[in-house]
Amino acid sequence: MTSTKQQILALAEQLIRTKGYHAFSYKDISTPLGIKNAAIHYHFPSKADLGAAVIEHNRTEFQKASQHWGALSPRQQVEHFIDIYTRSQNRGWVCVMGALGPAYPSLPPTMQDQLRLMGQELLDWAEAVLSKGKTTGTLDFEGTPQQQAHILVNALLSSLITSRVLQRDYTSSVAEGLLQQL
Amino acid sequence: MTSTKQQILALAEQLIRTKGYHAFSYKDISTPLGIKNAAIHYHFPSKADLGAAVIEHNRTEFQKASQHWGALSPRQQVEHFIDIYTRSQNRGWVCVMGALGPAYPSLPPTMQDQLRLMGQELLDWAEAVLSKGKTTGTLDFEGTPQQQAHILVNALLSSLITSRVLQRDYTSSVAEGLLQQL
DNA sequence: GTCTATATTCCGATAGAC
DNA sequence: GTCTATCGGAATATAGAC
Repeated sequence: MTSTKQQILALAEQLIRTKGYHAFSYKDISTPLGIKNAAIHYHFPSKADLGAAVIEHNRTEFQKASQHWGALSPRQQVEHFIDIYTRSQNRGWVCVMGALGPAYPSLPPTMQDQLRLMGQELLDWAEAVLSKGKTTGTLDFEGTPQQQAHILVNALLSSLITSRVLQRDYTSSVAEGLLQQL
Repeated sequence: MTSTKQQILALAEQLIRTKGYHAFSYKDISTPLGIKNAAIHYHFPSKADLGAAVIEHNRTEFQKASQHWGALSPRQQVEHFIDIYTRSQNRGWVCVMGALGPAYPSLPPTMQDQLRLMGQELLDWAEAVLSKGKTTGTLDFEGTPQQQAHILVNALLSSLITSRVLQRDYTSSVAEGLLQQL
């Protein structure tokens, strides 16, 4: 039983990650769901509220997922992380950071705040996992955990974008290369 | 002596690379230039024409620049290439691929075609330079030239995006790391 | 080549009935 | 919680004068 609010949120995330925030309209949500624009405004007063909720929801989902992997080995956790992006690739979606980051200066302040939080959380998580792997000796890589965290997150983000433009799956190969580095 | 058409093109590029294609309007161009919207339509009949011209112009500029480096060593050519991105970083701009790639499905067909061409040309250029460096022994890196070309282009693209969101300069460090790999 | 004036469409948003 | 109806504004685009 998915509520209307949840359906709106899910569809908004799809639209943001396929077309971008400024390229979708309320009609793109109301028509497929068989509701009216006013119904969207009831759940999310402004478009900025909807956009910010999409990012916040995505952050929460990642926090829940990564917590669920918490007991696994660092390598397995990284594998789960990478799997998020390969599944995005299979749906033809870019990640939220990749979709909204380039338009950052044109986003409402609330969305900017959420996006900055998301970026920081992703990098912090990756750095912590890589750091644990290095100190316990189960992972081996050059440079600092922070540097490697940036490589990991950025390589996946950009592979989704490049795959979209050149209409080929670069993400699988990038994912493979990243795991071999560790 | 810069013509109005050139000024429009330059400002449109700035707007695309700071706000995104769907986030800027004709007013953002006509007001600063002290002209009317109709004047823009004279030079570029539709917004799609303007957007496609921006990409094409950027492609041409890169072709001219890279030709100008043609006689240099592969390493020096890569350094010039990286320098394009560090200068973008200093202006707070993302690259054209990074700005438009995520919104690819929402772009007019003419812009999609130009963007795909741009991506292919960038990767082809990088692969050729890296390949020459490897065969002549002046560059050394793991994997194929094609794989390393993707790493090069994508690492720079994503560092501009991440820098924008997290409001720090990651591009300098990424540039340094990339050169050390070679 | 640039202007004024206008056409058209679409968008985000709100008020009030149910 | 969803609807109908509507507002106000902004956007792209065109016609025709200069």
